[in-house]
Amino acid sequence: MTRSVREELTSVESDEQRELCSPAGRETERAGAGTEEEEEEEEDRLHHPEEDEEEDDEEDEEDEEDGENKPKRRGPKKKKMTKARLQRFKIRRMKANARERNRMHGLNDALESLRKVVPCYSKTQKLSKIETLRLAKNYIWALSEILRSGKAPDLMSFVQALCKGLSQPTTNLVAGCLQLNPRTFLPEQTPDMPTHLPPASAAAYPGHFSYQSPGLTAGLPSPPYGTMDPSHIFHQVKGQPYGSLEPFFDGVLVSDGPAFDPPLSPPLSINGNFSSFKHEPVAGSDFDKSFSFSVHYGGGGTGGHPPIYGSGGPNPRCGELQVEQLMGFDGHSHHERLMNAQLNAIFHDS
DNA sequence: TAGGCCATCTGGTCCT
DNA sequence: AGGACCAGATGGCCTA
Repeated sequence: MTRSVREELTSVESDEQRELCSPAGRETERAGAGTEEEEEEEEDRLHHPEEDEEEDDEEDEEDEEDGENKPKRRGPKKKKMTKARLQRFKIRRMKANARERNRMHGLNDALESLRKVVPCYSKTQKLSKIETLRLAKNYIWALSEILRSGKAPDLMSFVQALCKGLSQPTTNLVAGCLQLNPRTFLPEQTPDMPTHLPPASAAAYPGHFSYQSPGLTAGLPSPPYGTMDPSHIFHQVKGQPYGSLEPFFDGVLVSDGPAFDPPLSPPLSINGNFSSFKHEPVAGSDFDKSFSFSVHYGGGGTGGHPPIYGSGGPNPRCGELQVEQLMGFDGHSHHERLMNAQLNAIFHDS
């Protein structure tokens, strides 16, 4: 767009911006404005039917004159903005703007539904777009890895997988949402703590993980997107297994390259709200440090809908997926429910 | 006040 | 030609 056109449009744009202040009234206002403009344009054409042609002729003459003195301009001729053309342009632009707005709203709606199916959904403290996408990617990968291996990962591994590449605030949020309560979680972990937690992180308990990003320590801008080393949350000792997510951490911790490009399986809508619960300890079993899936919709770990399963106690039904309870929930397909059931079966059969 | 996040506008490109 | 998609620019809002 030429500068002159932009300047001419400025006044119109500011009017448009004012109209757009109320999202609800956007479409109607826009439609109304468009109609008015079209009428105006039509009127203009009726009153000056020859205007466009005249202007074009003038322009051609100008071009010829220019051609004598200056090198010919390449590309399409720049046509003068007659009043009618300007009006048409404005209408086209406004239509395009409205379409673009709608498109972005659709995109945001989709992102919002994604927020609701990853851990840590909260209406009050929304994850940013980028964090939502990163968390979703990690979540999908972690769950698919569980399905692939058929083994329950230890909680640490799972949280690490979820938090990979997330900023510190989001990492804290995820940890909090996963209900990592040290009082119920750490006692079982105590013997392992020295190998899992660096002193700083151990001191940071209870509450949230204290994650110092490599980017921050290096004086780089926060957040440390894509550069997080999980060992900043939990110290990984060589040879220490990561449970079923071990392949994930093999890639993350050993490889120097961008190792996180796992194959993706169909997304699961289950929210992995990992409430640590007392389980009959089985020597050598992954379940020593295991957890139950509690399914929550919309409310997340920070409130809202109560989890279907209690978060603790040797409740015989704890961790058992009550599929019938899910049936009434709209927005989640039969396939997803099957996956949920599968997932829980894995956790209780392994 | 700087930086992060977001919504919107805009022009370019590709596709139908 | 018109719509979808994309990326850059811009300005507003919020928070540390």
